[in-house]
Amino acid sequence: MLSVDIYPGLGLGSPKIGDCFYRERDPTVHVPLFPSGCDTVAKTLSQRRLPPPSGPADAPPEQLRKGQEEVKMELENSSLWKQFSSVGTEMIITKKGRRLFPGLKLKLSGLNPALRYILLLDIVPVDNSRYRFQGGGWQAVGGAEARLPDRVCIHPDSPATGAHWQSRAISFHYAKLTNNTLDSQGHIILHSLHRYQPRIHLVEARDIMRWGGGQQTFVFPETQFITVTAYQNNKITELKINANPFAKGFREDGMNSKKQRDARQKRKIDQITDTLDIVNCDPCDSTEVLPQATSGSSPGLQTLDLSCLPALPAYGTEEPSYQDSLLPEQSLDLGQAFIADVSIPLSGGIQDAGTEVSNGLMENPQSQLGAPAYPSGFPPAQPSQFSPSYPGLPAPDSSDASGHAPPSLPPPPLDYHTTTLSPTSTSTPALQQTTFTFPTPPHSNSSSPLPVADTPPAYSYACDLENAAITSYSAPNPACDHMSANSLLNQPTIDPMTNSSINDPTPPEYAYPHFLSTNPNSIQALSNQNQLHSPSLSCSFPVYNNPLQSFAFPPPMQNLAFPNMTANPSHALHLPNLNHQPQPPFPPSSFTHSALSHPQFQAPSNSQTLSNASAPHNATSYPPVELGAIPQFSSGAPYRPDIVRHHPALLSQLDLPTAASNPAMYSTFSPYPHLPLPLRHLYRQHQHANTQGPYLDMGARAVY
DNA sequence: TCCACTCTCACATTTGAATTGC
DNA sequence: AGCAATTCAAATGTGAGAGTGG
Repeated sequence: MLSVDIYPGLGLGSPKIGDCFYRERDPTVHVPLFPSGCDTVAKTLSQRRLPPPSGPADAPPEQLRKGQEEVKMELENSSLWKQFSSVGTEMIITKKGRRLFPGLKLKLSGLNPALRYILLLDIVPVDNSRYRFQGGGWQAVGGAEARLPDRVCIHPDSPATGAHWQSRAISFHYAKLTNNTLDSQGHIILHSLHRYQPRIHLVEARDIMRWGGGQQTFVFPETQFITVTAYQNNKITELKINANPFAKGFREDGMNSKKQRDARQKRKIDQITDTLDIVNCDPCDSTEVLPQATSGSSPGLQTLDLSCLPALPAYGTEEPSYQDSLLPEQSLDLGQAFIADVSIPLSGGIQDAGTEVSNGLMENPQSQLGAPAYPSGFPPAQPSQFSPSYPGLPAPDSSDASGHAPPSLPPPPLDYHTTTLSPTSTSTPALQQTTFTFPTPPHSNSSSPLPVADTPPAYSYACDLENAAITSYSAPNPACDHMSANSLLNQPTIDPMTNSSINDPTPPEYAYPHFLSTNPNSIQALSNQNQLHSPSLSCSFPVYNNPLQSFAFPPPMQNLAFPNMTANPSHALHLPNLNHQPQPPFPPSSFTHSALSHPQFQAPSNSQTLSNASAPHNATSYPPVELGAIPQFSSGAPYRPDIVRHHPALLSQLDLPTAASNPAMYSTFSPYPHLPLPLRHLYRQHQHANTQGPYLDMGARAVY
């Protein structure tokens, strides 16, 4: 939300619908792709505070093409990723957070060395399915869990100059994945057994100060993975052990290899047996320490007294003494500043991945690196409400309006030829609630003083968003309000670079081992794309009645401050992505702004409906979400102070009467007293873990 | 109650940065 | 100041056991 204002170009969302801006060849020029209606916020901002965007209002595709050709991003360890992907990459997620392995190592080129850029990572669901490892392969077995608010991980070097980014490999190795929905560490929260796609976003840093900045999103399809809490596929385990230095001990020659472990265990058992033997002779006294001759048949031994024995450890367990030596877990330093939570409405938060990839695939032959096609260990991405045009997705079959796809879809291709960039210029303020995260980089050698040297010691961005936002919401472009998703779906996706269709139904030959398309939800999701009704494609923005929002930026990382986020109950929060509405594929390059759907801003409404009330609901597994459906938004739901701290826009929602909730969303949160705002702040100071059960388990730095 | 599936936690090991001592 | 040794935190996969739902 705020970030939409701060990061006007941070669409992170669909380049299809959401591309409101794109990069011009001249990086100093920011040209709104869809200048009028959808970007009323931008326009207002520009008028009020920010420099007006320069350049033509309706730049021809030629310019877009040129602009997009500038920046390139390569996945440096693409081959490793492909190895994993060919088996079916699994990523461990833990409560405390687990790093991505392989990590995302990127190489950027084509940046303006003098300009500053922000690099972000987010991870979005590929489809709407939950998976299970059965029969040696991954099967879609049901519908996905309710999508969690996105968290965006900002590279700690950000903002840094183009020269900085280009001078070294960029790594997001510090980014961690967690399944802890209450995570306070700023890790990226994912559901287990779901399939995800990392994305990298490049934003011009100075665009924080002005609307219309360029943003490009890069997706590498080989980095898709399925989250697990324990590895399912032995091949993946082997690959990880062999590739990850930290797992070196588990290699064949390692001290933690199976052989060694078995040997250790055997030794332990032997030791226990020996101990027992000794104890059988002298249970209480060490004959070594206290050698004494005792009466009895066994010299130096006393009568067996089992009560003197420590509890016999179970097979394979450690001695109690070892347990005692364990240190208590470190408490979390909640005061860390590395989490900068910005509630970002990201529309079409994930819908763009496929098109981007497709774009890159189809239009960038030189990016194919000559790599042969190889099979992915994944089942094909199920048609997703999130990513209807994700690579590998079968093109929406308009003929199948019944909502039932064949149970065994031929595995769509996932062409890893597109190992490189698929730059897309996106600026759509997406409506997926997103959190920005500044993870603590562990001595990142990329966190050099370089960005510091040519950047101020601290970045502070401020803009007057109050009236701007209101104005922009109150004056949507009617022409932008609604658009038939179906019409979009029925349009061939046009490669903006070539004006050729990138929805070429002829997929490269690809083998998808072990895939059984059995997920009715996926099928449903597929069918949803073909619904005749036309869900509104939202471009709405939340509004805060805050006169000033400051944004303190790293280096290396700072908190984002959101003072004076006074509630303005009159502005409903629109989070269409929480509806998981399918979004149409990337529109043709000739797609005009006027065709964009842009829901009207809903003035004060009791319904607090997150979705565009006027938008027809598609028959997905994600019904429209009302504020009350999400505990964070619900007055009856737990008050999460940090939500407020970091997502001040929610304040207003918290104080509003709660609409009927949708238990499907975040149903795990327990109720929380509805406190008046001031009390909430007080409560935030003193709330204590364990007082609210698992909800406050993490000591309270909720970051949604 | 049983069972299958999933998750959590403690564990042993490795790595690498930070600290200490010379 | 520079180097080597040590310390310590963080990372890894493993496997037992707990939790959950049918």
